[in-house]
Amino acid sequence: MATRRASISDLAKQLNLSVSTISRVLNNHPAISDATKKRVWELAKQLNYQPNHLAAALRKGRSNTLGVVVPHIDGHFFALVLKGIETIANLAGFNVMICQSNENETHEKKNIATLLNAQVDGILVSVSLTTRDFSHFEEVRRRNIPLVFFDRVMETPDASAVVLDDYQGAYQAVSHLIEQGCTRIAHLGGPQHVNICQNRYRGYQDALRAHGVAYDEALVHFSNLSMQDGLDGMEQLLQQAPKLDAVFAANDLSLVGAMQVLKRYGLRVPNDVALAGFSNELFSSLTEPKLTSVDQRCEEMGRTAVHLLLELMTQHENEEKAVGRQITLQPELLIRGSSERVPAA
Amino acid sequence: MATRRASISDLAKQLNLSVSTISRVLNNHPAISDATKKRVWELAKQLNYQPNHLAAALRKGRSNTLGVVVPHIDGHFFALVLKGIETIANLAGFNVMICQSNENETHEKKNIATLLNAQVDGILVSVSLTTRDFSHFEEVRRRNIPLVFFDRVMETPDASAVVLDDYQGAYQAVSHLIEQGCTRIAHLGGPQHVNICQNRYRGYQDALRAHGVAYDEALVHFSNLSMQDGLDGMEQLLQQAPKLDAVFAANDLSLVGAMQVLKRYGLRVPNDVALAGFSNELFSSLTEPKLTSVDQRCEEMGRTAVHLLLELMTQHENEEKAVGRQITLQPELLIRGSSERVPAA
DNA sequence: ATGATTTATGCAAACGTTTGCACAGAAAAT
DNA sequence: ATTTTCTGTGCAAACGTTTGCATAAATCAT
Repeated sequence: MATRRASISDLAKQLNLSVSTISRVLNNHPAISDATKKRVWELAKQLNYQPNHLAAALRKGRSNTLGVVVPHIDGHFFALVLKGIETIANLAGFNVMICQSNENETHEKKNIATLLNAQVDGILVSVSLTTRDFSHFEEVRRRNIPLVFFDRVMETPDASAVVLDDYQGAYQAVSHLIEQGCTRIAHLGGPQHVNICQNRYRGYQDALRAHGVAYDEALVHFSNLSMQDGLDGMEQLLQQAPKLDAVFAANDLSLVGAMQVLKRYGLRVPNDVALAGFSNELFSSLTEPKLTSVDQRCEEMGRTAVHLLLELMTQHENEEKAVGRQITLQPELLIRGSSERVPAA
Repeated sequence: MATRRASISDLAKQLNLSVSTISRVLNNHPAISDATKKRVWELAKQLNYQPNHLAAALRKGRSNTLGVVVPHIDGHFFALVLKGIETIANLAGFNVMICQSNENETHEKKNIATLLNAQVDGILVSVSLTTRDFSHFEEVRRRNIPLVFFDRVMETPDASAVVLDDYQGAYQAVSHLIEQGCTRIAHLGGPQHVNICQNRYRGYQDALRAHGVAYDEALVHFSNLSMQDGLDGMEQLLQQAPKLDAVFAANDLSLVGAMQVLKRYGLRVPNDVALAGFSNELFSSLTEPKLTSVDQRCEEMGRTAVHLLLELMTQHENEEKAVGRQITLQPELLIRGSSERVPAA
């Protein structure tokens, strides 16, 4: 019953050929006569031959597998990035192995070790928030395994990475609010030691400045951007600056909280207060009204990251010295009900 | 520079031992003297020896990898299941390879082929909605690779699977609505050729009957459960049965749509119309009020599926004939604002 | 002291490929 | 007719492990 799978040497025996010839046929090696090619393929089909990837991998020193480390697999953003990664990787004939760090440095180190052990041919990483020591990535470099960071990157000039232009996203969102006639625009910002949050804050400031709108400290509130933070933050902003006419939040989740507070105060969205957020979550188009938000091009980020990785891998094959390359994706502002004011008739 | 990784035979040479001895040390084989054990481990550490999984896999015929096929990787449900799968698999020393079928039969067949090629030791599958032909799973069985279905299963007595008790979930939700004093309970149902939707519908019916509440066809509306479907369905239900006092939806997404319609009609949730949904999406607790919903135990489903798979795998090792085993998870009703009526003071 | 058992190690084959090199025969060039 | 160049194929080593069997040394029982 437990009949072993057909191997290359089974084919060889049955056809009175050498294993090397069979191997060459299966790999489309040029120097093989059409006659034998046909014979081999036919028998292969007949015996339902399936190549043993492991053996090939061992011999060639490449596993045809890509490794990915993400902080977590759930949540809209990473799920979509992973989808992009998977799609392109498979298209290029690679399998994908996914690990979660759970935002934990130790876990992340383990993940990297796992992937190295599995002999992946390349690695994609989005760094955990708690990671302070980056020695595990050094080990990857030492082993000469191509690596690409995405979204959450290790800041080194020689590392390759693909990130989103958070600054531009914020700039556009705030500019849009100004174009809607808003002048007292509040900001729900994230922790400023986090790169992306800082960039969004800067984008906010510069957009104001560029349009000659005064910056007012009373209009800014920083937090960790949970929904509760949005609720609390909005309350506080309304105390500090009752006349605000718009809110730009560094994420959509906190904005949902903020919107609930506004409704409770009887303020109408978007006509009294216009709203724009960041990250275009799934729920962002389920609220009433739908939230204007900066889309992070998640899937494209995944696709781009794989493309870059594949590029590094071929460079690496050709022994070219791979210099770090950074790609910055331009976000897309999705204008929806929460900010679109119908011009007064 | 490109210094090859230390192999088992490097260790052997440097210590004047045979490769077999080294191998045995590294695998904690009992019959090795403590002295040599120590010597080997020390050098291993010093040379930063990393075992070559591929070689071991080839020799042992097992890859230490589990394969998963899901309809898609984004979306709350599968993301959480995957998290559960990953967690337990890693704990048990297995890597996980994830494939998406994109709800496409052809793609699913390719996924299975990929996983078989990668020589995974076991497979977890949630079947695509469009799959009609199940021959690819036959191939898995023929190859003697343990397989466990989860959530979306192939209906065969000898297949192992872990599913949610949708019937019970619906029954509980509707019973809860009745306990809140509702008697005209509408149902937004899904396509009845889909197993789970049918079970939810049955649970709805039986809960009514069990509590002596009359079933009324005018209170039932079937669709594909998109948000738009929820909007349209609710409109229609309000026409057909203006006096309804509750809605049980087969998913949360459609319920969000329904709630928006209710608000538009000036009906108050939960006091005029109480709401309960299914699947406990991320956004379900972001609405105003929060949605009562049946939680699907996503992570636990993933964990259970892996446990079952591992069980099958050891049985398989011991040549025991593995008979299909089905596990049914009990859902959990999460009662929130959309259905909890404050008792009239 | 002899044989029986245990303990620790080595030998060598096997897993299923890939690939540099060699080589026979045929075709082409001299 | 001899040499050169192709064309198609085979040989055998290599990738890094694991593992059944053999064996030498040490321990034990008699």
